[in-house]
Amino acid sequence: MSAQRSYRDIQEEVLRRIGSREWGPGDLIPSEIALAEEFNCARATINRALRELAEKGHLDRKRRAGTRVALTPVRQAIFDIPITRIEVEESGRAYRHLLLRRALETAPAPVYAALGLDADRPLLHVTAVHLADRQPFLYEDRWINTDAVPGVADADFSSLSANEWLVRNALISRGDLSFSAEAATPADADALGTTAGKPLFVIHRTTWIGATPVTAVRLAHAPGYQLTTTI
Amino acid sequence: MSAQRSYRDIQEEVLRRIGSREWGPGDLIPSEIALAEEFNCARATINRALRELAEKGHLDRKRRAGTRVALTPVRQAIFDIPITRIEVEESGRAYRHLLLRRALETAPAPVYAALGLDADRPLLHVTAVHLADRQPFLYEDRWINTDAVPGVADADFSSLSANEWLVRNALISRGDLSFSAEAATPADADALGTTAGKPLFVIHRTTWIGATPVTAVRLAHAPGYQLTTTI
DNA sequence: AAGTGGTCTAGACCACACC
DNA sequence: GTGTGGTCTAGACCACTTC
Repeated sequence: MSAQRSYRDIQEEVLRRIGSREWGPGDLIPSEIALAEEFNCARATINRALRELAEKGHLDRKRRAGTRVALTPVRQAIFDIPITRIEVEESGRAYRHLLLRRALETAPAPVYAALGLDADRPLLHVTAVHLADRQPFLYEDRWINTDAVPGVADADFSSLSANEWLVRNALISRGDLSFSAEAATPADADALGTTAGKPLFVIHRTTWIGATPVTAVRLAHAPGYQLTTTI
Repeated sequence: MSAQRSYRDIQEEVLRRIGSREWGPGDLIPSEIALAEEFNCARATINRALRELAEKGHLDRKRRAGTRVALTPVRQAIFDIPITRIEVEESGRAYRHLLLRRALETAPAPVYAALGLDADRPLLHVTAVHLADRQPFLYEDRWINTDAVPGVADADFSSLSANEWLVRNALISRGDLSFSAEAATPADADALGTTAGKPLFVIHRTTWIGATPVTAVRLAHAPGYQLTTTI
């Protein structure tokens, strides 16, 4: 092996050896130094190739213990979570949103639990429908901790949606996400122009800035919505 | 600025400057060489810090044009896609699976379309129910291209599920995924012990090895299933 | 032509885990 | 102690894009 190889070539070759069972699941593979000699390249190049494969779940690496082929090749799916307006516009449809409600009020107990806040504190409650080509696309039911983001108490979400306002004005550091299928509630059905009981694709999201809870939101998508990605 | 900083310190500082609007959305930030001087480190260290932030969606980088703060900070969610057995066992429940059907037959047209295969070729049809603590957890309806993986035509999926067999024996290089909410079909209801029409969390997945389609599968989860992650 | 990021090199020191 | 991966350096050349 005399030709020099780039880190991508090395990744390809490593994946080929894993795929062909030359290196089977759980096997120890040669050290970075050995591979650098084999591929006639610098150790840093091998390091980058293997480090990235480990991040993707193909390899397990430990100091001193060496690099092993992952026992269960965990496949990872990466979703972009765009602003709803962008998501609609990128699908080639016209975006509009309707603010339904904006009021400071006491939230249901699960909202306080998700945010880790005391139940005696009123939260800003915002509900809105996002439209794609005048058809209901998404029903958003959001609770905002007004202490978390300066200016949010004064924000009027009629022109800029709460979704977009928060993305632009709060640098979220952490969030919990859950995806599920739920039967449309009467409120969902009303907002989305469908009937109660219909299966809806629902996302629950709670976000923080550092240790401060910012917002808890339930996003109910119109029937037929699909979230797609590639691995 | 005389103390040396690691690439993680640099990432923290860059994120801080973005968060504080010192570098606003769309702004050009200093070049790698300039930052290397400011942080008193090698250009390679700056490169790694910025490259990783760009991969995460915080920055946009282009040769000659420089590095800019991303206009819309795309948040990404990463899901692990484990083998179903592992997913159940990690939730602390006992896993079992029941093979319902295993036959070479002609598939519905959408399956051929998803795989990009001619409709005259019979495919291996496998259906199974995965159980968690004896309760139905997932109903799997799978079509397999027997030409794609050596040995799959002879594999008996009664002890090792098709799901697990394929993960262990086929090194998937690419896959399409879609998540949606669907009303339970009579077959879903029967397999999952629920009633038709119930909202189910459904995953459609199609996978390839290189350019060769391997399998198309529909995974219908029992009512109440949630897919969760953190960003 | 020139300036940016993309990658590679050869060498070094360190942190960690196992001995 | 010892060997592994984790990281950093100083320098180099290249690829791409804009001028």
